Amino acid sequence: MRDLLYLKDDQIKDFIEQIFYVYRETYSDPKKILKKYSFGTAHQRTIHIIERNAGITVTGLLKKLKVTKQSLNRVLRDLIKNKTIVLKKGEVDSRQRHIYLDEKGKILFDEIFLEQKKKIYNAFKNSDSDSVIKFKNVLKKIINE
Amino acid sequence: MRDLLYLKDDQIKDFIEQIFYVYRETYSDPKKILKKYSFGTAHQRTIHIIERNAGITVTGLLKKLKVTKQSLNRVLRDLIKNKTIVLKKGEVDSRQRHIYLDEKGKILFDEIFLEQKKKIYNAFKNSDSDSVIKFKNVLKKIINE
DNA sequence: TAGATATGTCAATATAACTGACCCAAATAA
DNA sequence: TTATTTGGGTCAGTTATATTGACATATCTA
Repeated sequence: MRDLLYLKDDQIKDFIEQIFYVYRETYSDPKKILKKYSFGTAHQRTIHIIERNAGITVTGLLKKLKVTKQSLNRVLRDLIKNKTIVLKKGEVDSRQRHIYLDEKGKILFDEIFLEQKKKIYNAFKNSDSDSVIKFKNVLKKIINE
Repeated sequence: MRDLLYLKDDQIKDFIEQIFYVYRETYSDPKKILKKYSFGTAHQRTIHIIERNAGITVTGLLKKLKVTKQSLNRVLRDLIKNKTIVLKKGEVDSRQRHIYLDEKGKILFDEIFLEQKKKIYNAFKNSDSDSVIKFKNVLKKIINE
């Protein structure tokens, strides 16, 4: 029994090491693309969340990114200046700003995603759909617990 | 068919978003512990890899972390000064330094790990071992491809 | 012996985060 | 209606982590 628990610990330790590699590989490849726009990883993460959550408010974005508004503001300013994103005043609550990818942003997102996809696509393709579903379930459980 | 492929893309996009959350949650919780030692996330990653790869050389560590030696050196200096790690001269090649966790380092690692485990353990516990194996396989495929 | 390798260090710079102190406008509660 | 809260924005200073480039030293290998 103790042996079994010890093995569990080792599995978790391995996982912690691997999650670092996977995160780095996923978010480091598109650096050449980002450099063309003078953007960094902070911009990339922001663009990704906006694409996945079109119309998200500034506060919503802050909660997902878990950074300070001062830090986010620098990134948003760059993205607005570059016409990568647009902010639309809220119709219900006019204090709110709803954020969307602009045309340029959509192109940039696709360009980044294509690069990321190269690496990840094969992993998914070579895994049966059962694996993919279970994989996503494990990820979700970690986020919520 | 196109629908199926589009769904695939969405799955990958979701994955990219989730991998960011999982990485952040895994490496941000222990910050209070690290602060006691005036260490940051760079120190944490380094300690973790040394624990998983006892006796690793400086070059080995550089390859795993993918940072410059100047950047790693700052971290190693802090860890040595604090008696968290020890460097032992190689017996075969005396230019090499083999890195190990010192007693203090083992205690710190356990303290950090306990914190990380809280979040991750339940996810693994609530998943059947088949899921865990498949999950790890997907991770490995991403790293290698 | 010449060159490559492993490690260490100095200096300058960039990125992305932080804390703290403010500001305005709009929504909401008293 | 007034007071307070909320959503958003900004200035200034600081910290953590990374970079490039140059250089030094010891040791191994051809």
